[in-house]
Amino acid sequence: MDVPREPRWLSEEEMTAWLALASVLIRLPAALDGQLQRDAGISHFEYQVLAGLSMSPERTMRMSELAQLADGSLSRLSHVVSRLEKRGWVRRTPDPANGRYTLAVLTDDGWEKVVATAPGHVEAVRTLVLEPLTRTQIRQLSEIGSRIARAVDPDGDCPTTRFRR
Amino acid sequence: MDVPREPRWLSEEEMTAWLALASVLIRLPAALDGQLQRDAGISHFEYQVLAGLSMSPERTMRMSELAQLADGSLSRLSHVVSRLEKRGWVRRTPDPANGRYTLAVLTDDGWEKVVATAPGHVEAVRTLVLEPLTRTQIRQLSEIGSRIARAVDPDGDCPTTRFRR
DNA sequence: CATGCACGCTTGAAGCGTCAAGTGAAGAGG
DNA sequence: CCTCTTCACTTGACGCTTCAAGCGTGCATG
Repeated sequence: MDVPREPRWLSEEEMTAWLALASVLIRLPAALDGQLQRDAGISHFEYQVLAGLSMSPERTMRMSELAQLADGSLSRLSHVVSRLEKRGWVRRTPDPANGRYTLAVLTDDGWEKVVATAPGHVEAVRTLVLEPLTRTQIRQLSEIGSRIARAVDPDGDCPTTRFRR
Repeated sequence: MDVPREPRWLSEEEMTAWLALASVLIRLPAALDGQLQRDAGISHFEYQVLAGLSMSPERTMRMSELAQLADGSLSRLSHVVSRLEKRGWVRRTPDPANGRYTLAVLTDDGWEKVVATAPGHVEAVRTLVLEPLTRTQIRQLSEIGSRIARAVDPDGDCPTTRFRR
């Protein structure tokens, strides 16, 4: 899987853009994770799981759906749900309709946790991402982001349509 | 550290931009890591370490400098360099000028590794990030990226000036 | 209705990152 | 000089993610 010798190097302009993005790629997730960890004691992935459940009808989802929604492997989700179960925020039930599915259900405590956690997280996103940008840049970011996302994973849902999965 | 009740929610436009970025944040690093793992059997962090050394005079750097350059903790770097040492790509020496510094030196094999790996990585960056964008968008990305990076870490170097550290 | 297969999920082990404690070298203060 | 502190780094333990193997359920096939 090697690449042609004589690699096409990056121009100054390209390099600048790439370094800027690389910096965001490393630091923004760390900052977001940090906020959740400090203020709520959960990881971003755990938040996504809880938030996903909270927005779902019956606050219930199949493990496999939930894994996709939270962008993680089924195995990872299984481990995480085990932990969330121990903390009393999620419950597992076999799907009565089909025994090989497992349903993850958000408990009342879990709902409380989401309600308590979401505003801080949204605020962090606002502070770190949205507020530094102009409205024009926010629109530009949408376009740039979805182009890159499409290049990375052409079959992946484009983020704006993620919910129709 | 809670946030005012009555959270300011995200507008449609903001939500779209955030979802697009979030998608990139999760998938692009995974794709980049995957390429390096498949084609070279190393992680992105290991690549950064090797590449950092290869671009440094004498192919040598202090551990602490290298840690900053590669955006990781000193502890993490120490563990990684241990592994790279075992693979024969890096050597450690105490700094003759000052015994409490440790110098990491890229071996000839390490140099070969970088030379063999870099083109593929650059190509991946080009394919996944640069080619999907217009020249205008590449410039927009620079500005957007550095604004977010600055919001995340105001004291951090802005990426274009990273090298003068 | 029995057998085999595929699917959804779980589990345990291995690897990596983080955190906190520990080591040894430089320099500061008496 | 000797001691005390600081600094750069290393180390080991713990937690989380990944990977591969295993389990049980439902469906298809005979």
